[in-house]
Amino acid sequence: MSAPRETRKKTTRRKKDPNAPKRALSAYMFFANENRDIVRAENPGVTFGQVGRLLGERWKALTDDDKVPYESKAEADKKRYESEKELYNATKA
DNA sequence: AGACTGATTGTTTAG
DNA sequence: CTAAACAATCAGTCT
Repeated sequence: MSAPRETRKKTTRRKKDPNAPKRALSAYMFFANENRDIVRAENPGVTFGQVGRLLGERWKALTDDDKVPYESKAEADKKRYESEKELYNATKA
């Protein structure tokens, strides 16, 4: 319990940080970037409900080795965030 | 020192 | 434009 992950409702969460160092993306975001055109290409007509869900299933359908390229991207993006964060703590003060 | 949460990230599609 | 499924995240906060 203490985690009703019903997919956080209400997107566009407000920012609590002064300059809001927009965190980093997640492996899924990179994976989705590649699948969005792939999945949708193989499933012409599939709506958000279908592709969106199918995407997640396939996402894990891959193995850590397959999501490696996405993970690498994720960590790369993390570094990106690192920069903002750096400026964040520097600017905030 | 360790544990927790919340906030956020991006995609898809539809009215 | 926004919302919700889908997944990861991980940074800052708190006692």
